[in-house]
Amino acid sequence: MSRPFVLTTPIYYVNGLPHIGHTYSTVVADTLARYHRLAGEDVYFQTGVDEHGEKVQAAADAAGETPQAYTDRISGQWQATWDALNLSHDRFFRTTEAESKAAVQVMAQRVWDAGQIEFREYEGLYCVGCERFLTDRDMEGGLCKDHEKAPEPRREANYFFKMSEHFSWLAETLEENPDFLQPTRYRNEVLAMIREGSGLEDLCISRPKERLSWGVPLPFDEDYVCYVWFDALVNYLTGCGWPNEPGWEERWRECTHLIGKDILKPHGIYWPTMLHAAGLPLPKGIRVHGHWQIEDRKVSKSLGNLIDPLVMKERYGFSPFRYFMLREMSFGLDSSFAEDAMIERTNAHLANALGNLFSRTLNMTARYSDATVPTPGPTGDEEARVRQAAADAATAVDKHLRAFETHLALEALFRLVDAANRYVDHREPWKAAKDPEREEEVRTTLYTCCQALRAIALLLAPFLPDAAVTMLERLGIPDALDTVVLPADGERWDALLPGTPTTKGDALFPRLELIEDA
RNA sequence: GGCGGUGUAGCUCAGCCGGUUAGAGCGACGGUUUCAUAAGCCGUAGGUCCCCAGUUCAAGUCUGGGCACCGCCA
Repeated sequence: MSRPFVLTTPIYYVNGLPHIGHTYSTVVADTLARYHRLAGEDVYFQTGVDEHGEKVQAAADAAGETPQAYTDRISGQWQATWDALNLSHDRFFRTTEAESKAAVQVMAQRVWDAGQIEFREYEGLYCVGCERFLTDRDMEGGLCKDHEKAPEPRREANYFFKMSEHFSWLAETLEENPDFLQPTRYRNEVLAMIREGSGLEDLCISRPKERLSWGVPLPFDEDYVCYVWFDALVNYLTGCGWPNEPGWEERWRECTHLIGKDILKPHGIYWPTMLHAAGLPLPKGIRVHGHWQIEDRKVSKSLGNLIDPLVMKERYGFSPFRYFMLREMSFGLDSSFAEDAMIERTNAHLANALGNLFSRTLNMTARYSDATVPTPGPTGDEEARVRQAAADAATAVDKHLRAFETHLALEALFRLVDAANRYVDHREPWKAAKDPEREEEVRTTLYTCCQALRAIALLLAPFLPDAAVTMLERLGIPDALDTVVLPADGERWDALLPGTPTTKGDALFPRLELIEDA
């Protein structure tokens, strides 16, 4: 049994459709999952949707649908989007599935049995229009921001998870396991939140059914449903097979959660303390990425500046968008998305550097070697340098991807592309080809270029799977990905055999021009 | 208001424990080549390392203060 690699994306809330933020999370996870598969690991990659709660119920009411019909429709669109983008998740998790609801109830029961849930009555300011209690943030001048009416004091009783009892344990755990929550900045942020208390208390985990029926009933009180995170977070555990499937714990201990910084608190605090209260082990770790700004403004629906991945795909193909996201964002930090920047960068890297290398190599192979991988003659220092560049790229891609640093991995990979371009220029096979006495030298040069392209295609496969497959097909080894083991095979020079037929084909990455909004 | 982060070439960013003339990619500019997607390759461009003060033989790199932006909390 090979080593398990388990990766989850956030469980996206279905009150809207995927935009660049969701797409980024899922694409990074997809890239990691693809890499680890190529490394021969036993990968389980899960994404999914969170379908319960007030907003879904409200949206369904507004649409004149039942919540189930509404979420079937919206969740279907999420699934269809990921399918259209060729993402390779092993499971699309829905919190309305029977398995999920059952698991949530087991979890709630466990925490209840452990004496970690308490029934409490409290008073708050309730807005009838919103059908919920308001926080300071929801009000302005004592009025509900949405309804511009004064909320009324109301008493309600709910179940609370005694989260604060676990804060010192959590702080210790984070201190002792610095790798659990990374990058460090976010670990520090969580520690700060716990340390100063800062309003973090016990967590309300229920809603009375009369007020919210769209949820999972609490097993110990049928008049209440689970609320928000206590329902949603369990998906990660359920996806690993908990509580009934044999082997769930092995998978769980290798599970990494990839999240955006907006949901740091639920994942960095709620979730570990819930698991601890339930007597369950922690997953392997949490990795936090930053946010995309759109032309330096914040992504928000009200600004109408969400980037729809399907629109990007339609305009430019998905590869440039995917490449830009993976290459531009330093993992953990915020980045800015702009269509013109995407075009500029992908033209430089994909069209000019890689696409052109591919094109010139296959063209010369067709012209000077009868469209087959040539038999090389003796090799020298220059060939050795290209081969070393491939080995270096394979090592670097492995190292950086295991740290989730897709931008550094791609940077390293493109150093190989650059090395190959320099190599061709220096060897000048188009000149050598005019001299019959240098025929062997031409064969050696083109052979080296073909091997380099094979290495590039293999290492590119996690990042741009479609392009990699096209490259391998044209290099005459369409099934290469089925047997490869990275990073070791990235530097193999004997897997693409002389005599293998190659195909020139159209531009791998056509140069792009900005398409203005209508 | 509290806590934290960020502020380095036009743009995006590297710069670990303080130490030779501050780096990379992209863009720009010049040169060169023709196998190739008007692509490639070579070279150049000189930015008060946000500001002020301090510690030190020596500070983007440490300390204090200030400014700007961002995040979390209130």
